[in-house]
Amino acid sequence: MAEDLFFQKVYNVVKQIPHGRVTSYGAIAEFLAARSAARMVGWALNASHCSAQNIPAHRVVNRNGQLTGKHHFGVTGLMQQLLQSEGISVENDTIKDFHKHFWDPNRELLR
DNA sequence: TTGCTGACCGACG
DNA sequence: CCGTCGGCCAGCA
Repeated sequence: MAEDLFFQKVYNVVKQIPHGRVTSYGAIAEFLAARSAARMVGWALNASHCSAQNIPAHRVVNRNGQLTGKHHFGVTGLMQQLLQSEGISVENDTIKDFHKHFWDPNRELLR
């Protein structure tokens, strides 16, 4: 364990996201006992991009289900493409039935 | 060392 | 309804 680093915790949660499932920055932040720390979650994912680990950051979106971080994937449309590849309907950079694909770490991982 | 910014969220006016 | 602000932590100039 020893997740002294904030991003290490984020990676741990994001990597546990099931296939075809999505979550929000706030949910992860809340899982880290810091609801308002959602900003750092996105920032941690940004670092994950540089990390050698496979972080499915495309499964992480904002509360609105919008692919706010799609621009950070390097290629426009890649994030949407990946989500659709997992069976998630995405349109206009927004996930359809977001709550239906929503995966809450606090509810699935039990704190 | 200080200060700003950041893939957000919720509250306030 | 929409614009603005505060908050959390860590990296960078």
